Amino acid sequence: MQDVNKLNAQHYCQVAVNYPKLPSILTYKTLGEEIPVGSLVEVPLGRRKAKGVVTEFNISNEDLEATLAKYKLKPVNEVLAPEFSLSKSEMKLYSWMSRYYHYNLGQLVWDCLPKILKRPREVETEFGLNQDFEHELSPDQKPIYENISARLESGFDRFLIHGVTGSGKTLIYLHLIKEVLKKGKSVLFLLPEINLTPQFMETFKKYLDCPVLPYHSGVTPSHKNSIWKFLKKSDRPVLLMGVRSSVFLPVENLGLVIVDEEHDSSFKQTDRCPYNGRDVAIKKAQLFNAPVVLGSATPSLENYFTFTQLKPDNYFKLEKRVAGGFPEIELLDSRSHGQKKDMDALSIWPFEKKSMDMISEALDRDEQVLVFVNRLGFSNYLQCRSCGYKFEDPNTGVPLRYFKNKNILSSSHSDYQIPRPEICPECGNMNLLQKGFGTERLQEVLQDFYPQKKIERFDRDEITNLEKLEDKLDRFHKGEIDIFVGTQMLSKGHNFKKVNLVLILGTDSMLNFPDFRAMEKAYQMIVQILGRAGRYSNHAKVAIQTMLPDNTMFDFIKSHSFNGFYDYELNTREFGLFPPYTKMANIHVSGRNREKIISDLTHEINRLRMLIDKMGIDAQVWGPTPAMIERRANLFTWSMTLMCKNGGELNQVLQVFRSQNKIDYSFSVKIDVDPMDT
DNA sequence: CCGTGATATTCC
DNA sequence: GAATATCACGGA
Repeated sequence: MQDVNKLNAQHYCQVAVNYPKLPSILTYKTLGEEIPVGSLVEVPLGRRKAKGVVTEFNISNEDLEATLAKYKLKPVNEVLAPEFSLSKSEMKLYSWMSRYYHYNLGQLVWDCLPKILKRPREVETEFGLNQDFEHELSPDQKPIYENISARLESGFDRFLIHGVTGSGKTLIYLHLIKEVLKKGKSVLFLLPEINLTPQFMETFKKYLDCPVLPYHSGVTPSHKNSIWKFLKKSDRPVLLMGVRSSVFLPVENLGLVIVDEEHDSSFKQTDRCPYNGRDVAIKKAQLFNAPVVLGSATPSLENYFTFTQLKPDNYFKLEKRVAGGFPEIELLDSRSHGQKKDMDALSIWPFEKKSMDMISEALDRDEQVLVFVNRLGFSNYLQCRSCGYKFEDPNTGVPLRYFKNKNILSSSHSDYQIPRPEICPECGNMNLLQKGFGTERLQEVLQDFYPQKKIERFDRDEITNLEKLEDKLDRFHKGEIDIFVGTQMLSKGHNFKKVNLVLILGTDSMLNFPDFRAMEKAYQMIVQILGRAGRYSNHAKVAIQTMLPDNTMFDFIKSHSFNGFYDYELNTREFGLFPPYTKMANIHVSGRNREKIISDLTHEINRLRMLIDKMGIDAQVWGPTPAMIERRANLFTWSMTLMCKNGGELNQVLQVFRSQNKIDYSFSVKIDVDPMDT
């Protein structure tokens, strides 16, 4: 049998083709010589060409006979970029992902590889300076480091460091990294977004003596290309530091994986294959038999559950800050309680009087202030005062956000934008109300109130690249800016010395969001923001303007309860049969014909329910439900949700769904395993 | 019997 | 996803 297959491998190979519909693994003729598994190839497909990757030759002789009888097999066109051929471990990781996420292998591989360039430039590698550590590990940090360090060599294992903001997780990482590098192995360090790379680069480059390779969307294709090639041919230990796509870097001597801000939803890719970089990184560590350290001040409920309940020996807490104390939290009730606002109150809207008082006090003390709102632009939408007409994105029906600086209305869900209209197109009225608020409006209100102060925005509109980020942070640290008005962008990872007052607005919409993770996300965001206040002082304050002051979540936030929120929320999840007590997948169907989508989905849902029953699987199927944005241009999307007791069963059900569903060929079907939003 | 457009199916 | 095969129907 083996000999036969060996012989076959000379003449035939199987290729996972970069093509959307099933089946994706097709058989081709070689050119007389065996093409190694993992080779990237171009193959003929119909009268077109397609890219693919050579997979293990694992069809039986009968199947090969049958294939030969049915098709006239075509030969592979050519082997592409042999220097990028996938190693065994790369193949294993991609194959696992393809099975776990139920996503076409050929597409997956070609989505994850960097662009193969004609004329790539050489990379100049940045080496660390290998300075000695300036800070000793604190008595809280030391035992954690020692515990993990002692188990670094015992193969794959998972650790979670649950440490409040400012507790010094980075220092523990640094010591662990140094130790692994010393043993001649490489480290993969994942963080959620590009904005966090500069500060980590600075720290890591100072103390390490190996190449430190950043990898994110700001790295040019040419640079990515050469990092890839460097890793392919060199086995010297390196530190790879990057965003989710760095998990695909072809590092072969992996000794440690670290995922910082493990809970962050940026690890989840939303387009193409919806994988979670954190989970793929864990799988990668397992393939290399290396340990993984996850870190967060606000872990995901999944990992909190896993570690506290199932792996308590690998769960580490850091409940104290290295410097400074916890801020005092004040909830400012922004309900009107039936009272009309006077002119003074209107002029500072949406700020409460109390908020302005607190800001004034802080500024008088010569401190800086941060103001958070999770919305861009000036107002959420424009509405005609006379007839109630709302300006909407014609593609999706979503209200258009008003950007005052650019003087446009623009959609957050498509690239639709129009100049700001002067009159209502329905009734011609000129009085257009600006409803809601974003960073621009807060900046304007504050600037009017404090004409002498320097007030700047820190959001996606202002920070478009790493230079602007560093420049703005630099000017803030130098004291050239008095108040920063920012979005979540400001909430992650930065340390501000002179900030003892942080104001939070607009979180109510997060709490009202119809998603089982809504409260978890709101909690994580607010706690991360709290982390920006009083990193170096003991009298910091955080004020939250809310119409929901009685929401339970705020009790845990006010009391800085370390586990309280988690235990409460786990209870809710268990009761509602949500993750982490179940495994979930969403199936989205998009297409032109809305009625047909709904009827096809309904049919599938009923079929799956019967099948699950027959298979004796304890699962639930929900739907059909319209997607959050049901219509984009003329494409409608509807979904169903699948919840099983465990991953194995979910996998089985999805397998059956994929091979047997009768959903119209013209529709696109997207499977989202472990979805972040439902 | 053809031409047309819509719909279904195949790509090794 | 896109080329191609199949189908359904009206027109002469």
